[in-house]
Amino acid sequence: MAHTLEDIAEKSGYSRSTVSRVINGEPGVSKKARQQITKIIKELNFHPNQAARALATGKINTIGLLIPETVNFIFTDPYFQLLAQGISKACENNDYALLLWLTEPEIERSSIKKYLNHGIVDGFITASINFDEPMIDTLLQSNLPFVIIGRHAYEFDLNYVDLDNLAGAELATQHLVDRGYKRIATITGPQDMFAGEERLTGYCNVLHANGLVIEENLIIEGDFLQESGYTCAKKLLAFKPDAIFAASDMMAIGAMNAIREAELHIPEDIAVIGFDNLPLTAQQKPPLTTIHQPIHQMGYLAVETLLKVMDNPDGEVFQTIIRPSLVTRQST
Amino acid sequence: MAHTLEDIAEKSGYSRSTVSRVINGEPGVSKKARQQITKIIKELNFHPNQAARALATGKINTIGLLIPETVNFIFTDPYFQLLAQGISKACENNDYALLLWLTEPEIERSSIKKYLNHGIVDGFITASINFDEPMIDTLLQSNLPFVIIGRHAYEFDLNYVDLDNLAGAELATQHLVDRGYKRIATITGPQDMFAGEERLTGYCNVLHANGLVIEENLIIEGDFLQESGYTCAKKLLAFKPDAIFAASDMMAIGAMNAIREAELHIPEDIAVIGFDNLPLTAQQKPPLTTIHQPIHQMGYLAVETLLKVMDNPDGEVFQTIIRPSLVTRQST
DNA sequence: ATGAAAGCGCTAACAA
DNA sequence: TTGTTAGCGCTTTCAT
Repeated sequence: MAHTLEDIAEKSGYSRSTVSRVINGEPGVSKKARQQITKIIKELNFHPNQAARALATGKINTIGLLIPETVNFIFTDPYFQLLAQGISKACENNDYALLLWLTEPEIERSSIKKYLNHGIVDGFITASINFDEPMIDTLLQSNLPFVIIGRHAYEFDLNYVDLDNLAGAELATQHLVDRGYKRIATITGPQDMFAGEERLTGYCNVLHANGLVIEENLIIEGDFLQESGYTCAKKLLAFKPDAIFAASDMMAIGAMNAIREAELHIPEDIAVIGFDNLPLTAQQKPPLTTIHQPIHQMGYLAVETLLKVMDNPDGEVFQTIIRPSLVTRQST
Repeated sequence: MAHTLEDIAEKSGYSRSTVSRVINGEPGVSKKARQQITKIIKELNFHPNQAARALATGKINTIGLLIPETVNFIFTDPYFQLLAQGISKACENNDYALLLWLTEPEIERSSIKKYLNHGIVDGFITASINFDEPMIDTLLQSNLPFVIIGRHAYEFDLNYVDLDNLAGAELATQHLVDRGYKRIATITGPQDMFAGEERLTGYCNVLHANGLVIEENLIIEGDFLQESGYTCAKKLLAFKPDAIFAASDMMAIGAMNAIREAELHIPEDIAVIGFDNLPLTAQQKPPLTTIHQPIHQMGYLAVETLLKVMDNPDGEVFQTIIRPSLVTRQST
């Protein structure tokens, strides 16, 4: 077995308590004691047993990351990895461990419940796309603090970190308007998702504000994935748009494929703008103009928010909405 | 706070030990006691405190997943998610929690070391692409049992789960030969990676066995990513291959883009075969023939292997090599 | 500034 | 079949 506090105490000639104080950086320890003990800890490469610590303090220093794996999404979109990176980094910096929960949608509730009540995390973050209300109820019942990445339509007072999708969509559409495009089409996200809805609203707002007609034919609903961008764009082409705002980069990439297949040129014949600023966008031909969503940062922020929530048992609610920005590239 | 064993003991009129036995499904408890206690546990939705349990048993029922995030790779390839899914599923089925460690390559050692010695996992799985030997030494020094997904060139007696890359490449190349292609090119993986090396060897083996010339011009080294498939294919086209074996699906997809850009048809002008059988392959136009690597299953297997290792302290080494299979689609 | 001792919630001998 | 008891390795009062 590994060393224990007792070992360190013995070797240093001090008591367990003093060693504990040193490890936790508590005051009330003589400089000499601190030095000696620190030295021995280093030498023996000692690390306190987390289980014992957790038992004594009631805190386990671990947060959970709950991802209902809606298969297609997770598999095709780099979104999750960026998020995971940000979250992981934040955990590392705050000395928290990160527990990964990938749950299948079907058995969602039971499986989650089990974990939630096991007391193996101090709180959790969830990045789900298609919550239903019972699902949120389940989460609330756990009595664990949690933070949601990406809002939903529900009007609960939940902790969340989210992007300003409305502003992003407006940015994108306004950019197209400013460039002089007149027949601006959009491939939307699913209209039962908050982000999908808001991005469409932003598009409409801007057309309206600029006195452009909102033409039904130029609005078509996708599902955020590449394939749907391709098929939607094929349909749109019949109505001769001069620009397409795709509500996700993956759909924009799909749309670009369709446009190229139709032997049209980007942006001369049709401009394309995406949303998310995935690393892939820069590699497109031509590189894709898009709206920057700082996914990594949102992950990081979610952890920091959760930590705040955890030492704020007075029930304060933390909601952060991040502003996106425009990344101009050669597709517009 | 949540309930404790003691609470259940009190309410049921039995002792802590008996309740503990019931919870752990141990024998030697009367039917009546078991029923009563089970009922109360359900009613109170009691779950034993994991920290206490871990402290008492010395086992924490958690395994770590160590992923050195070589940024480009992780971000572009669905490989990791498939793997994570398989691993997560296996953990769930075996009542283990899964700790996620994404470590930056640079700070690899120190960061890992900290985690490794914290005693917060019973063992870990690592899916790294570019290990160096010092890295492996670090892992070994932790004294934690671990399983590697994907072998490396080192001749250690390590536990691993890997694909038979050689057989896969042979399958792919032979398929092209069987279809009558004569000028078969290959876009290889990085030659400093074991998988990259083996997949090239398999290609050469088959050409050789079929009396075909191995032409330098038809072999070009990529890095498994889509972009490199594209650029490599562009170069290859000058040498008029009638088929291309790409050592990864992502490269195959890149190659297909290059071929289409050259206004050539797949497979009439050039056939393409990939490797991995990512979900994406089926959606290509035309759908991509490829070698099936059961990534999900490998993840699952890795966990099972790790569990075996963990209750086999006699140092038995477990090495599993999985056979790939051919998935024929319209690109060949 | 330091130490003694109790206790966190559980498991696992050992007794009964 | 059941209960008693002694830890697991740490934190945290409370003395000193």
